[in-house]
Amino acid sequence: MRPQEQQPAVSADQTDLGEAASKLRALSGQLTRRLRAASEGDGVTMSQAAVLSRLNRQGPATTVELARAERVRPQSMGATLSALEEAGLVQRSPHPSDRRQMIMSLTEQGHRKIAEGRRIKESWIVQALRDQLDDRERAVVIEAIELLGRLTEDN
Amino acid sequence: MRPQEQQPAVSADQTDLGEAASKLRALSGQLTRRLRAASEGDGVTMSQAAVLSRLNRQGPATTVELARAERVRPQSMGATLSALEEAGLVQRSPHPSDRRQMIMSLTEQGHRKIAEGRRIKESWIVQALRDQLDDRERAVVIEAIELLGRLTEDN
DNA sequence: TATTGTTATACTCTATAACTATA
DNA sequence: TATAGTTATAGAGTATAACAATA
Repeated sequence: MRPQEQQPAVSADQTDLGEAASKLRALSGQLTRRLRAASEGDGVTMSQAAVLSRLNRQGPATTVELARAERVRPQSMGATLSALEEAGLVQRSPHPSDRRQMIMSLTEQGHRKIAEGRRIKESWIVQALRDQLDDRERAVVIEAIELLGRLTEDN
Repeated sequence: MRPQEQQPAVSADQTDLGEAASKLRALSGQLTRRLRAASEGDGVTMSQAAVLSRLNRQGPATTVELARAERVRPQSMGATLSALEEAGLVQRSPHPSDRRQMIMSLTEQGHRKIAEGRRIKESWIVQALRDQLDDRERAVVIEAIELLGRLTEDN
């Protein structure tokens, strides 16, 4: 916890951007490991959770659509979906007009898993955000998550 | 690009924190894939780059020290270090007083790889930060990277 | 021909378990 | 006994290549 610092954080010239990118890469690896460790034991991996969450947000979708949205190859998404199907969390139904395609959707159990995950997961980061940041810092982090999310969605 | 919004971003109550954590997890996966894709072809993986960067910042260190710092098991760090050694980017020297330990340090080639990486890598994220965010948003993201870095280092 | 999806194969990252050498 | 490191093995995530079915 720190005293409130109301000055503008940093001047964002080119050097800072390279520096920021470098730190972001390191941060990305650290976060991945910490979050994975925090959410292990709930039976779904992070990739699987991302797909469940997306199906929940956006409704049923095909393998190729999900692969594009998550920016992985259809083969990789196929593997993730197979695991989810085997776990009974998603189901595939035939596409009404195109027999090549399969529509993936959440099962009842999949919906329950998402609700459960909302409650249990990410406890490490929630506590860290609450206990180690002051109000202003928390607002900065929350907004940055939105902004970075926008950058990874666009292109 | 957006008009400047000077209002405080969000009030950070418990619900927001869970929401933020959930988004952060999704973001983490997306960033990992994007950054890996952006830096592939330079011959070092993200884990290897993290170790090179740390050795460059903090100087020579043992396997166990590096494992603790990066929050991986010594076995995992050992594998990363073996790959880096085989690539000629780090070297191991005996610890002066404890013959169990090995001191890892950057080779000349390792230093060059880091300098090269600074120039080439992360171009996607640098461009995105520069082109898709305004000054205030950039400052928010840069500060949040620092804050989140602090959270993953502590604990 | 192009698209959707699958199967086969391989590499990276990480983990656990069991071991050796040294302290 | 405890610590530093290695070897063996396994699972998740991802990729490329080759293929079948369908459009």
